[in-house]
Amino acid sequence: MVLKNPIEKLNKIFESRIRLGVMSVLMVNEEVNFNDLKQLLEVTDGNLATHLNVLEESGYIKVHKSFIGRKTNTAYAVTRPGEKAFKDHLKILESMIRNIS
Amino acid sequence: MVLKNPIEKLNKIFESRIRLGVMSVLMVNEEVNFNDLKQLLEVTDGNLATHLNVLEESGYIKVHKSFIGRKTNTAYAVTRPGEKAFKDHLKILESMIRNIS
DNA sequence: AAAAAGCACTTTGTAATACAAAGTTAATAA
DNA sequence: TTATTAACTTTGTATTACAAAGTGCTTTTT
Repeated sequence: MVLKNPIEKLNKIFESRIRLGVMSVLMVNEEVNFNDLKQLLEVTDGNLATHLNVLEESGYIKVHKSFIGRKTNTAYAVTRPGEKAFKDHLKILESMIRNIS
Repeated sequence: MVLKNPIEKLNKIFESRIRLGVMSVLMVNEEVNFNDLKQLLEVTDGNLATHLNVLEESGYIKVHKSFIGRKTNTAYAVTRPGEKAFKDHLKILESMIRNIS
């Protein structure tokens, strides 16, 4: 058997269901704010915050704080490296899928 | 925003990189033995054993112990429910990918 | 025949991760 | 003024991942 390790290239950051969800939402929406993400993914705010932190610290998303009127709004968006990393990850998954079906 | 939660249907069992790897290997090979899996996925034997246990206990793979000569051989294969569960999981991933690209 | 090595684990221990819940601060609505 | 919302941080617990060592049996090497 001389197959290659099929998992070595999968990005550990995207192993988490929640972070995968965040990325997939942010890939199709320019900007999404904290609360919308929270309701969309059905997670507690503390939990979401920590996952967002992981994504931010790895440079895959960026935060954009602004005011809507005098109220603060926190919106998240993917960065260029985040887009690349996520697409790369999906490519690996895709090739696994293609192998199988 | 009335999008659906994109992650609720993802199978928790397949969140692990290693279990994902095991499944993807077993989907394209009738049977793979312990040692081949271990070398293919580059994991320690203890770690592999526990992940295989999780997959077996959830009914997604089955074990086939036999003798090659007088030496024991432990081979793993996907079960029918395992095949279905994995394909379902991949379908969700696929739809996420399709949404994005 | 004795020693070393391989297979397929189990056990043990540690470190990382996930998560909920409660607390926080500042603003806004009732 | 009280209550509520947003977006967190902190705290604590439970789960998970993983490596490493130990086990019992077999095979290979010397």
